[in-house]
Amino acid sequence: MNDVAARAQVSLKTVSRVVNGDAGVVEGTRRRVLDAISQLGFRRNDSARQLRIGRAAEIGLLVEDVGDPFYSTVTRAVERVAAANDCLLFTGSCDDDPERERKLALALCARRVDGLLIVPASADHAYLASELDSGLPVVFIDRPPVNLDTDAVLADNVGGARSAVAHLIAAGHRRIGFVGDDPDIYTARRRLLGFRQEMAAHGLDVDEAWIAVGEPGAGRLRRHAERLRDKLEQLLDGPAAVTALFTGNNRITTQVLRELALRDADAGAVLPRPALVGFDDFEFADLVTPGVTVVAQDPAALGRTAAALLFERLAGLTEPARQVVLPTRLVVRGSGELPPPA
Amino acid sequence: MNDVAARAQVSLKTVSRVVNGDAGVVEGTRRRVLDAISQLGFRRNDSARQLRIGRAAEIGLLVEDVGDPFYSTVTRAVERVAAANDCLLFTGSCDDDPERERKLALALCARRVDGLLIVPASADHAYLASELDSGLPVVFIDRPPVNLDTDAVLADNVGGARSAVAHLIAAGHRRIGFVGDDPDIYTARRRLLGFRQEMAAHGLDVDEAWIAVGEPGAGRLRRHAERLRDKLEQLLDGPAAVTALFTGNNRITTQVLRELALRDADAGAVLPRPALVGFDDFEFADLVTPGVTVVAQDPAALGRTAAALLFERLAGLTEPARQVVLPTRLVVRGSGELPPPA
DNA sequence: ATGAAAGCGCTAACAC
DNA sequence: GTGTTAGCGCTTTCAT
Repeated sequence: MNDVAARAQVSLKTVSRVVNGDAGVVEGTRRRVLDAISQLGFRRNDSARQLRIGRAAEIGLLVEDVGDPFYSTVTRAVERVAAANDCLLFTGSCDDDPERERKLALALCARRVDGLLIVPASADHAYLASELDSGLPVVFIDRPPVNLDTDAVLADNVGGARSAVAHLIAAGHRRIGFVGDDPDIYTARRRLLGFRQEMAAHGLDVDEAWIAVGEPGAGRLRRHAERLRDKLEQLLDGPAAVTALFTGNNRITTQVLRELALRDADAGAVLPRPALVGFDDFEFADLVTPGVTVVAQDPAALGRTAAALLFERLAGLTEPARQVVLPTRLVVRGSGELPPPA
Repeated sequence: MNDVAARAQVSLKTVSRVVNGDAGVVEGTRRRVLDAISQLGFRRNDSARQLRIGRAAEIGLLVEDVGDPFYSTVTRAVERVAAANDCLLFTGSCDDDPERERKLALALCARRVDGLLIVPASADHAYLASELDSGLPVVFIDRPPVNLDTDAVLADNVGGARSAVAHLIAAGHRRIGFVGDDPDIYTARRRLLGFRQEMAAHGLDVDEAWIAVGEPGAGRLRRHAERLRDKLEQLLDGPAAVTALFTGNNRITTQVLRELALRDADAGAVLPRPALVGFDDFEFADLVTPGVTVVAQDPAALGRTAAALLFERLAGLTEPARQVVLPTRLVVRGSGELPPPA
């Protein structure tokens, strides 16, 4: 900006005025400055600007894994809201590693982003308290904060799970298996709770052998997949066999579908399928046979709502931490309506 | 930092030394500073730091749409490389809108990011020339730069398309339809070229009625989907009917599969399927019936390679702009091996 | 081992 | 209309 000022023979401040479109610069001067700018290929340094004005026009988003369609949809929705507010977006994946969440979140704080959206991996968010105190708005997505008083936008995990189980029971099932993620994860825990609640509400006892949950830690999904074959074998052919399955998220539903297909391939025939309802909708749910009945959340709404709330806070909203719960929707496609074997 | 210095009764510079772990601070002083830091909840302002040292430790990534599994996989791969280099990552989706690409790219430049990775939407990248001149490393992904001399990491679109068509011809097909995206898009154009080349190499004339390409502009995919039904009807039942289809990317393959399923539903029966090979692999390709034979690219490798190249440039690599072409791989699953009707 | 002064590139406040 | 000065929060250079 100094160079531009020198070349245009004006003061630095005048250049600043022109660059920012401030009024009070006569047309002739303006032209000279503009010429100098284009001759020098000058472009305002926005980080310097932000340092001065104290607003970054950047927010950060931390998810479990942008590569997962669920989170990439969340990300896309957040992006749109950010763009509408002329904000750039930092993104990062934590892989359910608390240390990585912490590191990324603090790095974003050190960058002085204007706000943070977090799908948390850790079980303690006290480390963000001082940032919150100094005015950083933070909105949690999909899972609530622990030891931290701030906004969260969640799905109705318990209600969704209950509707899935109720649907299977209505189709005549009494022995229903639950294949879910590590219950250390909030959503997985809540869905398992919903499963148990709905079974109990119908007076049905749950045999613990019907419940297959993942192990904790990053990389657990891969390990889960490796052990799924045996689990499914127990669930479908073992002494405590079930007639229906409720799968706890999109990835697990996919894994189960793949295993069922492999069983068919091994048998050289299409084996009778257990009824299946999955938590989370996915793009091909209607294109496999039978179509997969799911409890759909709206990941775009999750991201959109959280980002909108963040910008409300940024605009000065000061009410106490809000917890928004988004409804789920049962989408009937065939797999959940299969009756139990006679 | 000033506040910390005051509280610890040392100079600002000593605080800086402690914060950065510089040698030359006696243990007692260090303790005092550390205490002051934790009492005040101080955290170094990295944007101010970056302004001073001239390195942002941030890079930017622009894709067409993070919500698309192809690009979200690219994004995830870039993220990993960025994290390995202690860099934060800005992401943005351009929706194939040149204006949006330009705006986002320039906003990132104004933030003085250390480098840029771009899946371009525009057809002219001269606007980045001055940034390049002032030393900003830029690597294009998936589509090459136009009017700009910089690195690019691409897939072998022509070769991949040719392998798909060759595969269909080997299965006995002579009349093959091409359903692709807007040929204004580099990848779509190259894949159509590969289609034509391979047909020609086998001495097969291409009836232009066999070629269905999308319209230009953002939102074209939705419009494409709406018109796909009629196009497919012409392609499969019209006077110039084909016996096989080559679909130009993951989204179009999905749309075609959905339309074929709808035709079955309308007919109340499983109609005979045309053979089908799709460009791009996707998660459910093996779970639909029949399994979808695809020409698989490796989106993770695309992102990883591009990011690695960017960091090589950042580390000082000065050789001329490099163009890396990644191979594709034909994955046989059933749909591409269906023979033509007798 | 510690500190003072200058400056990264910009904007705010107040001249003139 | 335009310019001057100070300072955002940090690092660099050079003293002490």
